[in-house]
Amino acid sequence: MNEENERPRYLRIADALRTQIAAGELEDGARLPSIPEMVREHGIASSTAQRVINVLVSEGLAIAKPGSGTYVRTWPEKGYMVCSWHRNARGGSPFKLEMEGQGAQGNWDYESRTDRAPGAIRERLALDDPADDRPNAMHTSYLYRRNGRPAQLAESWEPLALTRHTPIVLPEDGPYAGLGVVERMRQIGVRVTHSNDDISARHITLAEAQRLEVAPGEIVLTRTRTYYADTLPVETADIVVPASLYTLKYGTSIWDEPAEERPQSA
Amino acid sequence: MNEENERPRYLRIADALRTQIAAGELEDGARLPSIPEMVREHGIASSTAQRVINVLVSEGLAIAKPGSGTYVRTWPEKGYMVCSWHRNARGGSPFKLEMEGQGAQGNWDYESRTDRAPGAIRERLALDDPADDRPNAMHTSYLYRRNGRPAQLAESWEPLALTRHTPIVLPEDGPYAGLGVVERMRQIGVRVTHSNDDISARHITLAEAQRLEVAPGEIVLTRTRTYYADTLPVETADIVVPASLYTLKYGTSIWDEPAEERPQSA
DNA sequence: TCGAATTTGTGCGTATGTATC
DNA sequence: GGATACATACGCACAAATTCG
Repeated sequence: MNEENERPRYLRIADALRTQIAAGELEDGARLPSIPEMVREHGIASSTAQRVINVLVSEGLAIAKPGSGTYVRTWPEKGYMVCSWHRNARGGSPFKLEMEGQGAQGNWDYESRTDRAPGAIRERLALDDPADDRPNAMHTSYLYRRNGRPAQLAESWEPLALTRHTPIVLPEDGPYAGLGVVERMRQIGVRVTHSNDDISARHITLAEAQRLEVAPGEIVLTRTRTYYADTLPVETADIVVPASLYTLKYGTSIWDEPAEERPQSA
Repeated sequence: MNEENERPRYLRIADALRTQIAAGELEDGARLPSIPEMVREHGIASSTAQRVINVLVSEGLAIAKPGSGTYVRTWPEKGYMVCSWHRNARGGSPFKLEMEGQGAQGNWDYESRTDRAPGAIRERLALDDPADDRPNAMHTSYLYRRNGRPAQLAESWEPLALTRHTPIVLPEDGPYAGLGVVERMRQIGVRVTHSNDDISARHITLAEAQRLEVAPGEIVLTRTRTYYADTLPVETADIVVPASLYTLKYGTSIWDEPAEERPQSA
């Protein structure tokens, strides 16, 4: 039945639409053919036309709106996150300062609770395997927004051994709320000296797509960041940002002499 | 029919499997329930079971093999690239040293030619718009290998205004071949002071997938790196690495005083 | 305000092709 | 060759959201 056409019909039709989008014939926000239209134009079944839409949506090229139609995705202007050269954030959060530096507004939601750190986190924080059931870490979930739109997710972990019974136990509460790890730790006499970042990328999960209000199938940059006070890990975080929205920026200084050796997380 | 279950059945079943994978109950390479098995277990139609598989495969969590089954995706051992703290590479290439530090073998293919830098590259190198047709940059394409397997692609551009009539015009030829940008530039009295990296991610192109010998649909990390001698850009490169093979590592030092301002590429 | 038409989303069932074991 | 399993495609039904008269 397929004759010499190797590629399935639903992919060929998706290819054609993708090409039109790339060529600019279908601009941002343009309406794609509806399912009944595709059925008439190509002589396919409605379920096949539905798959065409699924492909484009899962690639992030289109947004489907039930009751309305499917539209070419309008890409927001790409922002960036400066990840190196720590900003001295006396009087404001690093995220907020970064956004304001770009002429945007930055704010965030969060939720903190004490928790038992899972194995991977214990390793990154150099925590011993716990003997009892008591929580050993403060776990905070963040949703950062840029101009009101979700921009970045983060799961942060801090060892309770360090912060218990201090005014900074809760990262987003108390006198030093929202100042960032470096500044908060300074308040209890812990001087953060450096951080290590591991960067990778993967497809977004459905849960993340919902929280970030982006299409499933989107690609996210994952950043695991650990702050150290010399050799002691004081915070570690899993950070997720949609690659379509942000670029990560790093700067590296180059000296003539080899840089001092510092602990790496891997 | 949905009663109080908001989430569609095929997504709930996919969620359950995803959870099992995340929890380690289903290990790499483990066989997922086949379509007929899911039909029996959950009382769903085969086409619905098929959709469960589609979801997991499109998320990169599983690989479907017709005639055999669907298997949890086996991720190859992940390597890493240390991107910060420049290695003083007297006597070896940075890439080779990095790989040897990981107990792996590093080598590369390359191809150099003089070229006219396109607009985006001219901007990154702060080159004037050329008045004539003469080439203004040395353009080198790299394919790096780790233990003989393709690992990383790079397109490097150096301004000919800097290197013309010097022994380092050709990055991979002459007395200082293969030593890396920092060391080569030192040979002509140019002291590289810092670099800026912009990191993003996207789907691999077909051409890249073929050169890197990975599956199309794979995700790649893109890294645009520019080296500076103070304010003067001396090299810029577009680097592409499969996210399934490598993690990028960055280290950041934190001082009490704000770091010196340095040119950013954007 | 209401209702009809449109459109996407989910799900069932069936048939056929093709790759693997 | 036969059994198994995934991939594509058809056709149908209904739900839910949107649009518009």
